[in-house]
Amino acid sequence: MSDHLARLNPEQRRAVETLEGPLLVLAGAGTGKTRVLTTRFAHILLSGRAAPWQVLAVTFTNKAAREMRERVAAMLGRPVEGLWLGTFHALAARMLRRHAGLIGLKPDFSILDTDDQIRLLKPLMQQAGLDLQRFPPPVLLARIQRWKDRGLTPQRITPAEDTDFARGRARALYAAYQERLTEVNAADFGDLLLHATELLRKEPDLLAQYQENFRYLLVDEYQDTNLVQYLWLRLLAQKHRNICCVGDDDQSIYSWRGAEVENILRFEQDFPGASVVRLEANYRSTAPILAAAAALIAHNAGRLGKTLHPGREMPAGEKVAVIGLQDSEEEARMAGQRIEALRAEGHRLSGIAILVRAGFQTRAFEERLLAFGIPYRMVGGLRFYERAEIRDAVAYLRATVRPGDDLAFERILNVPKRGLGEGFLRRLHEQAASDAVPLAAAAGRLLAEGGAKGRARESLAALLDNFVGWRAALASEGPVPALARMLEESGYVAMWREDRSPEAPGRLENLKELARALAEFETVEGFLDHVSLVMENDEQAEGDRVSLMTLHAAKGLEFDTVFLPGWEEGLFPNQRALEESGAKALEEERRLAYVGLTRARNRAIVSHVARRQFYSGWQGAIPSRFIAELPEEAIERSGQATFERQRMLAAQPFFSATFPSSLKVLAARDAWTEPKRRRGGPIGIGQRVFHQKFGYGTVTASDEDRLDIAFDKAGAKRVLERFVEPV
DNA sequence: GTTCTTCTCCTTTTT
DNA sequence: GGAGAAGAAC
Repeated sequence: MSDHLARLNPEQRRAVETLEGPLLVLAGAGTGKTRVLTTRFAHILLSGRAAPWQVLAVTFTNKAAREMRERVAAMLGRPVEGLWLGTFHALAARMLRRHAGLIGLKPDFSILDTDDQIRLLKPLMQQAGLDLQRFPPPVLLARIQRWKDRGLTPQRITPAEDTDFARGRARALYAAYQERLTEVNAADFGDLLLHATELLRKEPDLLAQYQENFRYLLVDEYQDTNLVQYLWLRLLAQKHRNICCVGDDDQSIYSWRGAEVENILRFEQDFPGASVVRLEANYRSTAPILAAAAALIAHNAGRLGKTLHPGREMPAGEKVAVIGLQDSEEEARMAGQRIEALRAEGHRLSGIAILVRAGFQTRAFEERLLAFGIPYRMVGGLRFYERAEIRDAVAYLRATVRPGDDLAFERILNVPKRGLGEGFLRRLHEQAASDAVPLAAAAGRLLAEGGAKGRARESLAALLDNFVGWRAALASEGPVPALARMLEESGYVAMWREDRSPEAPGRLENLKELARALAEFETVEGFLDHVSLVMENDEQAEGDRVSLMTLHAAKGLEFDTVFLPGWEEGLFPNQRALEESGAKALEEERRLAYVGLTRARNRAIVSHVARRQFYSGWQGAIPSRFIAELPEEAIERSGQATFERQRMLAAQPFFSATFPSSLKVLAARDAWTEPKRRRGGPIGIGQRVFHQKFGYGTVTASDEDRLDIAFDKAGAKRVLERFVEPV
């Protein structure tokens, strides 16, 4: 151990060795945060201050949890069992399973994904007579989620907080939603923390037990915690008060998801007598990159304040490149060429990343990298368990092991198509409600009473029989063969085999991957938790590839070379964020820029374009204000389109001073793309006309505002009259 | 009940 | 220019 301690600098060492009392470690980017956390963890165990199960270590991502587990094991020289180490959600779920009864759930409760949540919420909103166009379920769900993030059960919400959704009906719907969740024995993601906290609040004995148990608490990425997470931690830490939170207020980028930077800013008040250690020695980036990042983040108010400085002797280093290009294609070409050149110089592609603000930006780069033959990997995107085929397969598993899991049953009832559509589902729900039984049981009754006919009857009988068979297979053959049976006998695999779409083979591959993952588990129950909480998409992870991802996804990573495209007003900082949360959002966007820059070890290339393609149209763009905030001595500008911000600002109205708000964009778009109004009267049969897309043609029939037209090139089409012009 | 067509909204980030 | 939902046609 002394070895590990000896490798730390004095601040890091203080962070590891200050074991008694609350401790806040402010760890700037690249200052060895992970090393401090893991060393501290190992130090606690090795010094005999606590047994493995007496330490609670919380991270945000599964990846961070895995990494910490591995590194601690490496330091101890053996794997450690019985640790409370995991993500907030995984640990809360673990706690809840033990005491589910106390909050009205059974220990085998399901953890719902977004699809399930909507499926649960939508009927409630319909019953309440809401117009789902005006009040979309996802909007209400987001509202409920935010309440849960703040630890608010429906009872805790005051009418004053419930005014802006459907004239103050959100709270009642939230209550109804929670009731339904309990009825179907399920919890959504937010519930895991909410229930776990409620549990501790309501059960003093239990709370005392856990408080006694957890002698040390370690919290990673504290700046990203939301209020329930904070409450949960505070309750657990109350007794021994040895809570160590590590974080960086300058890297707080998840407020839109309920994270509250205030948690970290308030730490010293929350935990009186707290010590604070600042890690400011950066071991990652060259001086110009550090200088650029520091100057940028200095524009934020409301910081705890840290100044990064180089932690070791570094060669002078390249300045941060700031490049102005014509459009996103040219931007992608620039990146492609530079990557090509770096590769020729012997750099590894895995040391290169392209970090974008928004998902749609990746397309141009993907096309270009493909064209150059540069291997790349997309990080993020759909997680493995979010894919439709995985959710379907998991629903089969759920419906098999939990006959009362209505949501799973409903999901697969008509997948593949069995002639059991909406009409049947409605009757099924009525039956289930009147008999107070789960859907699957109601289906059995409906069948026995002759409540289904023809093909529907047959396929329903087959499905219900299948469930019996699958349960038997599960008991006798084990999970993997049973899953194979489910997918074969249900016709699910056949459905994808017959599917001719390009992604079908990949989906079948994914199902095999799911089976492989299932093989690691003894019970389906354990696996189901794994899937909803942990399972990630790590395909194409290996090999020497360029990484392509959002700035959010890049937090915690580092690369030799980092491309930061799209630094334009409206895109970055993002206009929508600004409209929603104003100055607060601007600071968060700036922190995002800071995160981006500090990912780079040796090279950072910031770029902006003069025109960007949104949906179908082109949009003029002006360089991001963040570029103006970079110190001239740390950057080097180039590119034909190094537009002076001033000149762009002057060029109204096409380049408006602030990026056009979404409304203005839409209006402008309509102005550009609105088809020309037809002159003169109605178009008669035999009239020659011109259509933007289909070209010239002759009208063969007309009906109200629609015309049948025989186009010279495109053949016969029916089109709206206003899209054609007589010639 | 299923499939095809039309319309609408959209583009932030996701444990 | 694309996806998803709602509505119309088969």
